[in-house]
Amino acid sequence: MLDKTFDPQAAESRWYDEWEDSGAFQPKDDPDAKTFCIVIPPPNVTGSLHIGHALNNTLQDSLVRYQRMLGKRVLWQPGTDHAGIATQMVVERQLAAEGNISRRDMGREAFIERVWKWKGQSGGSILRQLRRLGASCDWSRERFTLDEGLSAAVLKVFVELHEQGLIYRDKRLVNWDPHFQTAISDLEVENKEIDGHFWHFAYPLADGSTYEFPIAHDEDGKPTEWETRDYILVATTRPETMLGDTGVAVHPDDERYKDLVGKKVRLPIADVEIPIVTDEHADPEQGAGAVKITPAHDFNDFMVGQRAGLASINLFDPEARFLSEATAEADDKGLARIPEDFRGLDRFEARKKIVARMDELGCLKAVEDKKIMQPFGDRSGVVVEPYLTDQWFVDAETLAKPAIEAVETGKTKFVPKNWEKTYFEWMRNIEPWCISRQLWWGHRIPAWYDENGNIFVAETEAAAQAQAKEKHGKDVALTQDEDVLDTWFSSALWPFSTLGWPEETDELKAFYPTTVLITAFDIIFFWVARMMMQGIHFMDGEIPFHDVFIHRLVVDANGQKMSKSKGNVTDPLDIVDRYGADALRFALVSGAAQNANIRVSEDRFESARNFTTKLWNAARFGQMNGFAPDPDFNPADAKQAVNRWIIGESIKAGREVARNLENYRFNDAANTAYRFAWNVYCDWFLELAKPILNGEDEAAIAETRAAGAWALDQILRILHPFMPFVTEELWNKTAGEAGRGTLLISADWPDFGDDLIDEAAAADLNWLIDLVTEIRSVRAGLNVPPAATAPLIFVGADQAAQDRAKRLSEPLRRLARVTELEFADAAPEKSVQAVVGGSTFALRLEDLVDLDAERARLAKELEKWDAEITRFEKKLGNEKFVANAPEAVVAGEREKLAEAQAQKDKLEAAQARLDG
RNA sequence: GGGCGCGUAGCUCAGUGGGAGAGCACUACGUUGACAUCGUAGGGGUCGCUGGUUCAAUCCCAGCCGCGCCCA
Repeated sequence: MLDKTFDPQAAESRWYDEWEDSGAFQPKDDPDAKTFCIVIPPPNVTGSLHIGHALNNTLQDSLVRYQRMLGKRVLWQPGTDHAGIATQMVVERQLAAEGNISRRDMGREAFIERVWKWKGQSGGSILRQLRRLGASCDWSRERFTLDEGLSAAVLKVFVELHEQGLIYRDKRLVNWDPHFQTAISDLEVENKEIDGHFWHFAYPLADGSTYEFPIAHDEDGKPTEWETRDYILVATTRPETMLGDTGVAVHPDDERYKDLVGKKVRLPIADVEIPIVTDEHADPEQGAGAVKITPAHDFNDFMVGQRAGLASINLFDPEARFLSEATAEADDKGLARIPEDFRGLDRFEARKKIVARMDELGCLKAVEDKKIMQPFGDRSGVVVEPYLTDQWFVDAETLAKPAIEAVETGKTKFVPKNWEKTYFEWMRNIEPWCISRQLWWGHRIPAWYDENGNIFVAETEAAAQAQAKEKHGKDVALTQDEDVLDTWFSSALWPFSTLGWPEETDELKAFYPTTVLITAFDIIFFWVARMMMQGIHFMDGEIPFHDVFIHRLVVDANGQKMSKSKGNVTDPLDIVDRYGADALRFALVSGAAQNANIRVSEDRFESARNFTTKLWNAARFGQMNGFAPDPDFNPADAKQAVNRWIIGESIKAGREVARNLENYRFNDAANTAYRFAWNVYCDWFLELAKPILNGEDEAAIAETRAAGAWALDQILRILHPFMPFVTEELWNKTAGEAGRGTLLISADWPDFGDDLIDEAAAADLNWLIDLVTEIRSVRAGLNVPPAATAPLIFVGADQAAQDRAKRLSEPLRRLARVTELEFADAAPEKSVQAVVGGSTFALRLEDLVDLDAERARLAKELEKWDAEITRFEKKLGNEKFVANAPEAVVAGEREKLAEAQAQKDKLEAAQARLDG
């Protein structure tokens, strides 16, 4: 006998191990079976499971389990990425905490060894946590982006792209993280609005000349007042960069400065002359319309500088301090502009001193408060600095073209489709991708330099040496590039590198292109776009996945994004501990509507947990009543209407769940299964089965036991993708003597023909359900004591109705608390009447009836139907409607009107009868 | 500023060119019952606002208002 409630704790680890030991997580060994493949979005090796992972992986697991039950050869490929910055950060912090030497003192090799040691001990704990969710990944194939095979793939890709001219080295402005002292990509920069200032500086004209500048305007915008100026006013949010200015730009159409273009201003403090140029970038509306140009420290200015031929002068060292000495990287021009007492100052300190000095010089004209967008490193949290350095770049624009086309032509589909726009928007405006990082943890760039700075790119040092020898005619000393690649560079290869590429493995042939990628929208740029580019490029134009399903975020009960600082984080493992993994999964999946964030709250987890209990108790009831799977039971041979009905309903529910899953409508799939299990099987079937089970018809009892068990089996199957543990537990505990022969995880998805759907039985049962519901409603409306019973009289029922009533008399009597069924031409005295489907029935409740309450009830009913009738009549009275609407619609309305009319007539008759 | 999305019951969300739905919450009643982690019944909505298209609009179109996210 089943316990009173399900104990998730005990069941979860037991079944997870059984599943894994059974080999169910691995693709089945059947080369003829259709394949289904998902690669996991690899979590950071440093990561720990948060609710977003829980959602993402539950969705994947639900699909994977469903597809497995369909009999496909299913691979869910798991693994982690090495998370360059994050991992290095973790280990450096550890070193610091232990009071150990820094990584630089330690040296590259020793440091990397240390990181590997950390990875071995505590890396990838997130994958262990995924198991607690029930994730049925093929762990035997677990991969890590720094694995040998994946690293070989990275080298090959780098070298080939370089040969094709799609990877190149260039000196460009990059986003520089002064904390980690590395370049980062645009996507790793978080722009935040902060309170800043707008400083207005006067740069004096170099030749000492003056001009008239308008300071007041009339309604038409014509100047009415002027002042004489011997300077040009520029405004900046970053005063410390002024020493690097190499020009001042005004808009080409700006009349105010027309005569100044081509002249020079004297840059205060630095005391150098810089030209006044024109550029569209200058906004006449902003400040006084002139803008200082610092090509080495601002992305817009860099482009202006290129257009106007202005020099780029770097002021900072890698820690974002003013230069204090000449370096190989920064030329001396920057240093020369920095006064002695400013050298070596941190950028924020430098800002204060520059402003103060400008004030002393009389060049600070105004300071405004201003909201400004400031870039922060998403890992370090420090202000990111645009910085001019030599880096490696991918020509993303070229690689993006076929990746855009693949989505345009529908080879790869986004679900929901709207995300295509986001993808296109980014891909069509893509910038060169900076892939080098000044870190140690990662794939070291396979480029070597000779002492003249010639570059040799090759998969191995030996090959690079050979290239060098060919060039120089002799062996020369080479040094390898110190930098590593962006982690996303290797993640971009994930869909094929994990399958063994560049080897031509069986897995690659079988599973590439993968079926679907499931991820959150914030990762479309980072990862989806890059996988598309690399996959198509290296897999002979073949896309990495057919579908991309984008799910929304998990947010708290108030719709707020979860964050540690807000303290509104839900820990998925805490939920698993308290409610069970199935409840967590079900709450997430059933809330995963497309285009809506998934709100989670204690209520939802509770309600999902209650559902597992309900399911459990339904099975328990079955067990107590002798339900057991019967190998000889043929659903087609069922005789009882109730059984024929529940068999048909099971099949319909299974099909609907499947259809929803195929369309990534996870919430609809889960809720369909929920409603079938609870509101159909438990609420009606089991209730309807009770009179049969308590009766004396042995054949009917045996059939109902078998059919009830059969339908429960279908419920377990269709719920398994969402709630694997409780369904597996029940599958095994309800196995009966015959046993199951297979775990539920490996069982078949329900697949039955239409011949098992008996519409006549469905009509019977729907009639019964309507009737019972109406009787209950009438009784409740009249405050009839629940325990009271009464005879039910069918008024003026035809033969078919009488037959049906007799056929279903047992369940009707039990569910509606009816003592006996009678047939009559008119409702008897002291009875309550109601109309269902155009037929009148009466309950002879004798003195239990409050006649006034009954009058009120009937009047209210009538009112409702009158309103309906008015609406239909109005519609049908509209000639244009009758003329223009499709015939079927008009006929439908006529039918509805007739039904409503019949209902009303019967109710009026009932009313008349009541008043005698 | 550009893009995307949302606005339907107290809350969270489905939904469809032709009779407004679910879950939760709420109210009343209920322990013969597998289940009180439950059952039965009930109340509750001018489908954001304003126009347009249409015989017919919550749904399609335009504008507006409000909210959220992404990008600049």
